[in-house]
Amino acid sequence: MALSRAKSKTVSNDAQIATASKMQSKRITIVDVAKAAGVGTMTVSRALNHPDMVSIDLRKRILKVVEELGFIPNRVAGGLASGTAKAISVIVPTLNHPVYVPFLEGLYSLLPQAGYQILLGTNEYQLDAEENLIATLLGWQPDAIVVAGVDHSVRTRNMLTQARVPVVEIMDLTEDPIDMNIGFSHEQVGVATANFLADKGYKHIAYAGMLSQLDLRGTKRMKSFVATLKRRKTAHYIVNNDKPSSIGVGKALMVDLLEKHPEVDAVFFANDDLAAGALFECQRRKIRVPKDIAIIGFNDSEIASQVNPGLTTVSTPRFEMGRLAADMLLRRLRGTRVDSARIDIGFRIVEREST
Amino acid sequence: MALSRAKSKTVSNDAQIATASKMQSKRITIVDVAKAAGVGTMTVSRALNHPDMVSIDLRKRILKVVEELGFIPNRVAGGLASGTAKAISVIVPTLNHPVYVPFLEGLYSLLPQAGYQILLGTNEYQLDAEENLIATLLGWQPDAIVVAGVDHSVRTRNMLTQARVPVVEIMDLTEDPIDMNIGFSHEQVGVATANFLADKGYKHIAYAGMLSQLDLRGTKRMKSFVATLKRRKTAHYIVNNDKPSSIGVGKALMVDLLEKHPEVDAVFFANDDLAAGALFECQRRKIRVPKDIAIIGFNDSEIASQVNPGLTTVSTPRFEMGRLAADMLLRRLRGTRVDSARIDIGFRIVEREST
DNA sequence: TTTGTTTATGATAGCGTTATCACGATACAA
DNA sequence: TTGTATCGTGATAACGCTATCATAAACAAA
Repeated sequence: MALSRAKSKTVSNDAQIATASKMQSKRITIVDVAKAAGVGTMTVSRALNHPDMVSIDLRKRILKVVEELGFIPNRVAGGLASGTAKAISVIVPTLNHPVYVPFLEGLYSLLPQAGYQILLGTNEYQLDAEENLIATLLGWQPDAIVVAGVDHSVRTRNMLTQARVPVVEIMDLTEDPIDMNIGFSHEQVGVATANFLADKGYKHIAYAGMLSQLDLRGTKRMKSFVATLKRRKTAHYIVNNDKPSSIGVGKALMVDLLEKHPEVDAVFFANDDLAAGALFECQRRKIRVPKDIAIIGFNDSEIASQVNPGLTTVSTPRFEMGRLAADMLLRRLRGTRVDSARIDIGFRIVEREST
Repeated sequence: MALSRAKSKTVSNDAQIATASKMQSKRITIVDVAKAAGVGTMTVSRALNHPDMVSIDLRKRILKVVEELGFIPNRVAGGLASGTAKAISVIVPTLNHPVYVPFLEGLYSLLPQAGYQILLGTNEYQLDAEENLIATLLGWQPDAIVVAGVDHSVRTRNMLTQARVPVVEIMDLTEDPIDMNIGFSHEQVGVATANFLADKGYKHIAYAGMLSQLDLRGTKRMKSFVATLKRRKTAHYIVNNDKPSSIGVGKALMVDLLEKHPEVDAVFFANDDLAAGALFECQRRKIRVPKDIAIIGFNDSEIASQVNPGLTTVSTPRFEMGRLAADMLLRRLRGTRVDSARIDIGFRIVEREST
């Protein structure tokens, strides 16, 4: 660094157009392009970013030089100068859970082609880690922020508010969004699934999943699920396992449940992987699903539709959530006023053979 | 933008320390912190980035002010000034395939805590899209680049070489890496699986997956798989489906295979999702696995170990690949010479009940 | 004591872009 | 014809930070 600076000072004063290609150590900048094309840097910048502001023939000449020199604009410098880095920060709990991937795909389906780089961070379910993460991500001066969940620490909320950029909270719904909010009500899911199972005549109904901070939204579902069953005076149970969700943990939950509450006749799992693991365990034990035990999952992941019997589950539009979030942001960033700041994207119980 | 600049020119000449907190519209910069702490900007910068270069009490005072003002350093400006943005560009084919997620987790397990932001891009299997993607990603002046696969267009390869930053190619092995290379030989996988099945006595062996550009590495496995069977004079078949890999596609492949080649007695699938889908289809049709048909998958995803019967598969250390890539890069970026530029991380056939 | 050596801090000059303003050239209206 | 608007282009000054060098202070050695 020191070297290159000193060098550029003493060696290349001006009229060093030809030299640029020889001394490969120096990065090609907009100045090199401008010199080679015999124009000012602003014209190059315009040719690249606002093509219609430059006359056609000049534009062509510049683009040719850009191509020849292999010039790649430095976005970091551009970001500093323009005050917009063309980046969007995204925070999800983890990549280790299949739920967030379709959501990210939704974002990736629109944002990059609109010129925005996604800066992805995972908080691994630690709300305190989220603060540092957000600080880091804000340091990149993003044009917008997308964050999974609506429950944040006070500091996090403050940072997000003071960042003065559009914020979208997704995956959950709140009365009091920071800015924009796209999701569905996990409380309503709990009510709906409880009623669904109770209406079918099941009498001993369990919730199985991870509780506590590790699955804030699952816990919300569990609470309203249990509350609804209580109201309907139906026997209810809870089994919990705080390991990262997986098919294997689903199996463990089922083993646990059968041991503690052999009378159970229906289970609502926190997600489809858990439900599938439980189903596989039932198959191993020759427990018939749904005759002996009914199983309902959550998310409508692919696995739910493919196992035998197919898993009844709650369909949640994750890809669409991502896409919608991206779409809202892009409109907002283009200056269009976005009408609805809070969108309930809903959910749907998909009934298959497991209930 | 125009506004804020004009304002800062006319309104705040100097000695405006108190004003900063009042006019909330202005972002807090290192200058504000320096003024408030009564030091120079360099000292603030040092207190934040090289704490041991600043005396203890001064450091404390500065950090207190930073905290009070809620100052978040602008990484874009810092990146421009220092020439290192503290970012690492990563290119994977897609997020839609479970293989790449553990690899990303491996990267995320080391890079962010070392202060590097991951810039993730997906090329959706289009090698021509990769060129633009790389150009975009290089524009961020990353400190390193990680790219899945070893087969690139000439232009891509040139850009990668000329970027003059460490490059790691992963997921595959090549004799001629751009820089560093971590992976395993897909050709060897094909040979090993073919021998494995033939040694077990299967006589009619198929490969099922997507071919062509869409699964370059799968195609490599297929080729050596078929070549090995040919050498051993074993009957072999290929079925192909170029839709994005999923459990459902596995089912379709199985349907297709049974129709075209009912005599088949063993199948090597391009990945475990496909294999699981095929297994489910067999269950539906009451075809016994492995008695009627043996199935072997690829990747050792969780689903392989959890279905009944458990799927024989090829274990590939994806998380480790990511972690190792991150580790190599970090060492290289710290200036340590990295000895081996090409690491064969190997694979392992995991035998379960499906063969 | 004087001199040399470290250590802590600050002033300054960029880093590579882009927003802004100014300017000359052309087109159009009066 | 003269004046006014429009268009295309370039000079310049930021953007917010950090590398570098200079300087002051503290310390060690002579």
